[in-house]
Amino acid sequence: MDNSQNTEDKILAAAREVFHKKGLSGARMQEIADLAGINKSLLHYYFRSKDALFEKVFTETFSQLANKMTEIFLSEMTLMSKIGIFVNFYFNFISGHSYIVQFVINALQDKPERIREVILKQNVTPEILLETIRKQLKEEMGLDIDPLHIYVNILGLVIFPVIARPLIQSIFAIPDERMAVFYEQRKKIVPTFIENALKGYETDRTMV
Amino acid sequence: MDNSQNTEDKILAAAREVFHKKGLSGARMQEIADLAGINKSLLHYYFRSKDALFEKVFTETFSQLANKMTEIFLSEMTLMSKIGIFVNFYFNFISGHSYIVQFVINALQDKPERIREVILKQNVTPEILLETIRKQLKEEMGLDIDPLHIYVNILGLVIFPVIARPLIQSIFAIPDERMAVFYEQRKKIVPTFIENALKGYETDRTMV
DNA sequence: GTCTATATCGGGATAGAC
DNA sequence: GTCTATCCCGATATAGAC
Repeated sequence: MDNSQNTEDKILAAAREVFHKKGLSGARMQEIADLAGINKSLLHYYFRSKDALFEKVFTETFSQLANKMTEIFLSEMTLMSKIGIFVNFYFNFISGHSYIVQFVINALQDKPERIREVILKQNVTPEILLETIRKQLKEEMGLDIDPLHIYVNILGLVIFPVIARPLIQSIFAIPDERMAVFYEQRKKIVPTFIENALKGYETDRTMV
Repeated sequence: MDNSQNTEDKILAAAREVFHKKGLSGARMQEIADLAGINKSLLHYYFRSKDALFEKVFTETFSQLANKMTEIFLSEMTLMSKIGIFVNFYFNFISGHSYIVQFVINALQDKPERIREVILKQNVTPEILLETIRKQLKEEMGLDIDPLHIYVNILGLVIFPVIARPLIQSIFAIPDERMAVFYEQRKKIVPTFIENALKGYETDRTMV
């Protein structure tokens, strides 16, 4: 840990790492203190309790993730460009932060109320996001489709392979090197898959 | 808890429920004992330790899930029929067991070796599964596509919306009733989405 | 602000009576 | 096989010196 940082930041950096990997109940205050290179009791001096520290980390992480997920879709581009950039960006981002999506999902599974406090003071505007996608589906591709389903499809195609990595890798006995290739391939495959699917609606119109 | 069951089964049923929801570190032996309606020390009498009990539950659950995932794809049907049935079946199954996929993913994230012991003595045959899908893609749709990507796509479109339910529901402020509708819709939307995507490859052939 | 020492408690595990 | 009582450690949290 860098000594130039102040103690509070060192604690937060360490707490992030440990909580992201092990969750609330799996994390140990001692481990966080060791990783931060400080004394255990300082954790309480700065953040009062384990729970308080966890909520701090969760809020931070969720905001970061939510912003990353929306900013691309709110920019000025065609929908297909957005999808291409999002998928690409996301696989890159995730490879350096492989635990954080699952961390957020688990934290919310454990206690859904956590999101309430965060969502309000956030520049996450879900309605605008969906409305933007709906408009682009209509104007650029002539499709009247529920944008939520499309958005969830995109997320599923990107996020699932990342959080299920150990599952996929063990079941199909894929070595690390081939797994890296697999993710690299998905940067092209996923946008193509989505584009094909959406184009399919244009010819065959039997949709919700 | 039903008193007609023997103690071992009562414990296993309770352990399943608690571990599925809270994971290894989040679960309490006392909670399992209470739910089973028996004394805490009996847990150790029957299963020696918390870890041993957890591994037992994990093995059981993983096998069940793996079998459910493969049996449909190894049956005798067209690929598109399989996909339709799989998606339908899966959303139904999951609604009654909403925690188990995430339980498995978390357990493997936490300790990937867990799978080794299980996978061997299993009638899960991943190579055969992929080979079957590859053959059907080729013969029924004329596609030379890596079947792993397609399989992962299917799983992602089905599993992600289920495990990310609290995330999706809170972000987009979706009430429970509308969420039930959302899953109901996906039974049709997902197979259509996949079919469209695959058909897209037939005309535009620029694939890995 | 940072440390050492300690309080306190919860939870996994075991001993032993019945 | 099932229970009560208890051990014992690990982990959160606090007191208090520096």
